[in-house]
Amino acid sequence: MKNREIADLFDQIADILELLGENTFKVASYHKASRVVGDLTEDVAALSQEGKLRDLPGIGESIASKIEEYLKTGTMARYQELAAEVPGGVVEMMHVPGLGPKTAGLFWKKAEVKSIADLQTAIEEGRLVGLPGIGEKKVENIKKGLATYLAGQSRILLGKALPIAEEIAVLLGKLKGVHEAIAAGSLRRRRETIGDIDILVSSTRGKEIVDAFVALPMVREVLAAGETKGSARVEGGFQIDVRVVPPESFGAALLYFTGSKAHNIRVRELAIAKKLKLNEYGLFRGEKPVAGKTEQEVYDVLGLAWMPPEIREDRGEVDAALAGQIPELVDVGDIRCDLQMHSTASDGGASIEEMAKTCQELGYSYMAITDHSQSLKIAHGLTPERLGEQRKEIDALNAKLGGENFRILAGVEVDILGEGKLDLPDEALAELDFVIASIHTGMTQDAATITKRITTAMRNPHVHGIAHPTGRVIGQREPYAVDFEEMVRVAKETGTALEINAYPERLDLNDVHARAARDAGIKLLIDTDAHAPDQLHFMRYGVFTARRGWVRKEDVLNTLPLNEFLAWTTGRRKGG
DNA sequence: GCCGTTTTCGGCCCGACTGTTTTCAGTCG
Repeated sequence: MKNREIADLFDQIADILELLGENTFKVASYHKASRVVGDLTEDVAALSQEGKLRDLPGIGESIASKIEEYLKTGTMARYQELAAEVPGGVVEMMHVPGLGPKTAGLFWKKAEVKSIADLQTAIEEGRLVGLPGIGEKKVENIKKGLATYLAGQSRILLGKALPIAEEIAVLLGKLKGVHEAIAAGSLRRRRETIGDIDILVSSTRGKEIVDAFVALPMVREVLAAGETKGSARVEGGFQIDVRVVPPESFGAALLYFTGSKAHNIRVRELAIAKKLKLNEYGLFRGEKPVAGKTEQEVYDVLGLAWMPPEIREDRGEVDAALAGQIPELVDVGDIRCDLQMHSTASDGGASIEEMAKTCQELGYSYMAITDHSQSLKIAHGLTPERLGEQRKEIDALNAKLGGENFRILAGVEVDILGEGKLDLPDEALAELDFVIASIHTGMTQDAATITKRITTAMRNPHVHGIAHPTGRVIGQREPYAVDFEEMVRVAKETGTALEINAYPERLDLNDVHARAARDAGIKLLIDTDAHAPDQLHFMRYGVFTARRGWVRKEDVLNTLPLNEFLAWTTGRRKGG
């Protein structure tokens, strides 16, 4: 699948065009095309063959022909031409914070700076100060940006950022004169990783709020503290920006600071079409404010249904909102169970009883214990005999804990071995209430091999679902080379569910894949894969990912009451 | 380069901040 390569080329073209001073809208067109192609779950080659490239938003004649050219020849002439004009290192320099296309071009042409390494040397030798429009402060700023860039501006996992942001928002919300305090930005959209944390506060007392913020106990270093904006580094190294806006602008500001940028652009275009202007202070007709207090108010005037922040990515939500067709997304409160977790029997840190008690506290009505299977020696995986013993323990616990109101299901996370063979015999699997299969070995196999393994496992009638279907670990491990479309096709054919693993490092399926699976009519499971009781609280991250994938309650099996869920598991085994 | 209940040509989101400037360019979100 060449989607990623093509998307990257379009970003490169956009960067070079920007450096060369091309029309900014042309530059934006290539960036948009990159995003659209990069977000596709279908193979762009298949779309090309079906003649559907131009149906994609932002893909017109010129870009479609470049995609076709690349698919046919493996190169893109326009890119080759452009790349020959500008050294790659100069393009890379544009990604240093504080250093944009104009300055990168200037350094290249007037100071022979052609790479990040050259840049570092030029700064040290003081060769940059004195160039047109370049003073001491600008170079100092670029030097700081370079340090950030070289440190690898790693993004923070949502699972790490959200608890801290929430804690600070609660503290700010309690201050005198504060109406509301909400974390905005990609955090509010629940992206899997976050760049920086923006907290928006509704109040007329800017200075007091900012001063109170930088005096919070978790603040380690104050970076700025002005009238309406404060910036600080907190324990854990996160940078947090707090912005204070008056209540009459809070909705418009929340919309603006929540983004995404692409979403904001679409919404502003609609405002212009209605002869209005939208900015972070409100929606205006001429000078006159017509909305701004709440997001709802702004969307209403524009004829849009309110959109959950998770879907504000310019992936069709604005058109859906215009048509009044925003789906009712699954919510944490809809979840009735957790169907993937481990106990001390394999590599978990707590007993089944401890896990069950936490599940009860979370308000679930059932759960499944899914320890690893025998071949995973390092995790002390279970043999059929040990699974039999565990079943007895579960039966006893059910009698002790639940009665009618709570039930522990006996399950397993069975390893998919070579060629799709499962790590337990069918007779052992048949004894269990719930079977989820997954890959823990041979993760670097080629697409054909690994896809065949997974689809073969799906065809086993005892397998209800596939856990962490793509195997990626955020920032640590690339997904398996699995052919996602084929996996979805066989999931549909066999009635196998796919998991959205809620573990913050996994979130697998991701948002885009979850959307594609849902669109294909696949049933989803949202599981924590908890190895300890506190990890059962990760459920919400899986739900956020599902919501980002436009997933509704009816798409998710663990929103079902127990009897309906069991009807599904037994139906699945009969091949239904 | 894309796109069309204003348009097939002429638009294309908006403002703040910073630094280097005497009125603005560049960068960012």
